[in-house]
Amino acid sequence: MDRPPDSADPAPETLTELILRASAQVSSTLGIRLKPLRVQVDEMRVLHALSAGGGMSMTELSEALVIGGPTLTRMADRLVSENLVYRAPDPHDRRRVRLHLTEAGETCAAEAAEIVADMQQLLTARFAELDLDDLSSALARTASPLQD
Amino acid sequence: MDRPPDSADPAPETLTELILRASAQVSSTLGIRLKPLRVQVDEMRVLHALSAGGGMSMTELSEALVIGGPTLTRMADRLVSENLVYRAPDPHDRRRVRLHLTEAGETCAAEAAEIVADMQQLLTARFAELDLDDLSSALARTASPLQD
DNA sequence: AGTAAAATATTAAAAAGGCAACGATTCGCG
DNA sequence: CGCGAATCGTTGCCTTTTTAATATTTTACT
Repeated sequence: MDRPPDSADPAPETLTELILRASAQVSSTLGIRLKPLRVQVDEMRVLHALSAGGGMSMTELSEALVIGGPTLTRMADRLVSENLVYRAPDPHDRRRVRLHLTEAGETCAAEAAEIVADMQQLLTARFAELDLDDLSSALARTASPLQD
Repeated sequence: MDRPPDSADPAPETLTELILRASAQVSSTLGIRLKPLRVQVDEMRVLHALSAGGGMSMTELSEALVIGGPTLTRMADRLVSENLVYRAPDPHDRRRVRLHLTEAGETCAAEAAEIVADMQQLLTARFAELDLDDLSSALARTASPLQD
């Protein structure tokens, strides 16, 4: 009688912990499924961001994906060496470099998108009792800079 | 007239991307705020998990926090060297090692908990239009192994 | 125009993480 | 009991990320 088996949780979890754990789980599962494509999770995110077209600068990617600058540079190095993206100078600002998908990159992004679509189904099932639009906008707000 | 400024988003974001981004943002912000305590985000998570009392084995921590085994071993090394946790043998299973908070560890966990509580306020504000209980249980489901 | 300050991307060095393999212990089943 | 399989934690090795510093270009202000 100490603990009813499935009722009140012993420790109330913080949203912080839940978000971090959910993210780790998603990342882990996704990593396994992306392995056949020889692409890592963050690499897939870069490819997806670039798939909108037009290319993006490093800082744009850095802010959009919340990934550090040097990390992106190295990641771009790898993606370039695998011929999935290429660097192009920005005509309006010679400091900037714009990243674009190659054809192989577009193919890879499309294949990765299918895996993400599967994950979407899996996730929507878990969030069944919530309004997905509300959830998405709340997550988007959380994904934007948190104060400071 | 090409684009209304603040209405429909140009690309519908997947939950996968939103969760990963939200998590990165939370982690980044939290990391900055934890810096004065000289503790990293995942270290704080370990301290918090241990603060329930009784100690936890490495595999328990690994599964609860979705952190790899070797990573936890090294993290435990660091925390031990900073005198925040100590290792104790499990009397019932000599393979196991149970991690416990030291007094300094409890103090640190308590201070970190305040920072996390601030973050909780910040997050609940962003999730205002959602039922927090529903959200929490959905995130908890997402945080548990996703198929396979 | 000229120059200080900011922005952009990169590099180098250090820290951290992940995979494979390994000893040690326990479990399961004949 | 005994022996093979599974579990637990750790270590070595390599990849990746982070932090600090740098070169280059643009912006802003005088």
